[in-house]
Amino acid sequence: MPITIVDVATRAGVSKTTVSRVLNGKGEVDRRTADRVRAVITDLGYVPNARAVNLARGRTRVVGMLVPALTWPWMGEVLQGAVDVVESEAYGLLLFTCNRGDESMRRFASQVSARSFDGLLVVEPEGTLDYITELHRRGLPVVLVDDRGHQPGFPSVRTTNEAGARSAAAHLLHRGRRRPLVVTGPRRFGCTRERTAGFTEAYAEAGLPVAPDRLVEGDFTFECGRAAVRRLLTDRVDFDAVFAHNDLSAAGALQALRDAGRRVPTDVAVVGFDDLPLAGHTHPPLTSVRQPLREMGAAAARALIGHLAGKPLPDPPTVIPTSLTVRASTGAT
Amino acid sequence: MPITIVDVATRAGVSKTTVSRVLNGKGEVDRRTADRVRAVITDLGYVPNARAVNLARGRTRVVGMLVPALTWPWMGEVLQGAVDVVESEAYGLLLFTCNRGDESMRRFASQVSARSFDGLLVVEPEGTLDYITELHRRGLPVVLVDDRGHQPGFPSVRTTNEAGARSAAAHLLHRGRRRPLVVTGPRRFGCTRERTAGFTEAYAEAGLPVAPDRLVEGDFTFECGRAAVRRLLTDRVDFDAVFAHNDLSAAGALQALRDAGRRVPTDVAVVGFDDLPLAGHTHPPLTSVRQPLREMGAAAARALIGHLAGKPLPDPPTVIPTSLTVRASTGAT
DNA sequence: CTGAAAGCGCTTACAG
DNA sequence: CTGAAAGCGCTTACAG
Repeated sequence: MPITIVDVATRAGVSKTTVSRVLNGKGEVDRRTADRVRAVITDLGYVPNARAVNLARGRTRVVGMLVPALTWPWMGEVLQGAVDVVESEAYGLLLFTCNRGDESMRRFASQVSARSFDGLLVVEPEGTLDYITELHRRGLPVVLVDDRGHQPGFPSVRTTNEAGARSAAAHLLHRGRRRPLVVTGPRRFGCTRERTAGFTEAYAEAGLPVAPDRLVEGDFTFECGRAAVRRLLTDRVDFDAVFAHNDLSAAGALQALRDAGRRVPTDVAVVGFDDLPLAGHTHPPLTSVRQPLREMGAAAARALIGHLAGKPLPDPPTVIPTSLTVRASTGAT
Repeated sequence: MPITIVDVATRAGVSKTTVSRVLNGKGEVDRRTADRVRAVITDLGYVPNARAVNLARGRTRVVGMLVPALTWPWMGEVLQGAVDVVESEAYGLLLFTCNRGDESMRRFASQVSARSFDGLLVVEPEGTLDYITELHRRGLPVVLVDDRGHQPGFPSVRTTNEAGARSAAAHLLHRGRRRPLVVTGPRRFGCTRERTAGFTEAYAEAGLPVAPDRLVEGDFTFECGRAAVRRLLTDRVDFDAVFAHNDLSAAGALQALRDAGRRVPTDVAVVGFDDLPLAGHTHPPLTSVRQPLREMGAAAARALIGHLAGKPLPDPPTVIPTSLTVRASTGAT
């Protein structure tokens, strides 16, 4: 039913080869022949079958993308950045998650083996780095959007976790805050260590080392931020600022402060990390270190597709800097 | 380099046909032959090339999914529901957005023509319903996740906007709220009309018709909720409840109430719609009509894949009911 | 139970 | 400038 290259060839009175040539602009074709073929193509509304083209060419013009879950608040930004680039390069994006655990990874692995895509974009599902590394070693082009500070042995795109945390510290110091509380992410993540290091070093350099009991390990949830602040208030630990490793836990901190009757930012200034839309809607709006999520997704896609087109991959990780978005939670007017 | 069916056939001393048969479990094959072939397959780690299989079979085993944008707060849930089903059925999901406008739609259209996927899941980008309808008319299997109350001329999955709004009204009435304010979505959306109808009818039936000046058209943003409440307070309109057509505008309403010194829920009870994670993190936590977003995505994927497997599509839209999540903004303890 | 051959819809040397 | 033929890696009648 759908029309094929044979239909076009027959109607135009030429061979498939010639049709293919005008389709791909390869080789010399007589002007008049080419015009005739083109006329038939538009006339019939012919579009080459992607599967057939790809089989013949030995590639799919599809990139796979593997992410841990689609419901995380910042995943949409990364995805959108990647999709925008993939689309504009006329590639397709095949999406995988490992939401269903091992079963998901098995399905994913089978698609890898079946060569369903030419290259892979990945926001690493926890615990799969070795597997991804192996895929890369076996020849699958891979670019990682490194949200965890892994710095893996293959191309990746990351942000300046350390410098971002430093900028938060500098901002709080500038506002005269001398006793910050830090609510971190899980300690096993590189990004947590980087953000902690950047922040504490900046304070130490200002002659105000952050005592260990002011570093509370969290897990990036609203609840962990709330619980940490509540507990330290109960313990009568004195602090005039909170630096949370993401916006969600910062929002939790804001709530605990409000519940305890502390004024933000007068009594306690609060800074988050990510700068998601929610940062603009907290009460008061949250100062936050902006992660360039969409840009990271886009940069990873660009690097991968460039590589598929023959360009070398950047060897050191691509680094896209954070920036500080100042809002009322640290005293912006 | 990658090994093919020919490698397996040669090594096992049989024809490609036989290998194909044991691969697909079709036709009779001698036990011992089959075992030998299977041994070679695992030995070589052979996996059939998906493109080749699909070309030979005339289908892709991929479904396309078109969404307006990936950064909307509820899109991740719909996507996750769809991806879970698609993966478990061993299909692939090719993702498209129209984030880049006409150019995006052109790219998408070319993938449709190139038969890059067997069927389409769509959360309709505004203004593309006619185009999608045309695709469906031309024979592309399509299932719509109908978030706008379109009730289109092809299979779709929707929720109970009207009943959901009614449940919000019933809940507020039960709490003794007699003068509600409604912050709606854009009037051109069917879902806005349905939610408005359900809510106002329930109040009218209770002998408390909602006056037109208490129906404020919004646009689903935080700001519209805030602005609406602020303006009505300035105008000294008297109200003891707010029903917002989504959680974001409800959060904006909460903020305006707090800024004006109104207590929630004592002075004003607030109900949102969607029941996104943010509803649990507002101050106070927000009572909300839960949209079964993930279930909607999953149901749409199930219907589509079932159809591709030969099952008939459900003719009337699949309807997945809302439910009411009660939190402190209406007085839960 | 098994295989040779044609076919899926293209591309690409190779020959003219 | 153009075409016949082989090939991409499978599946599927058809024949035995």
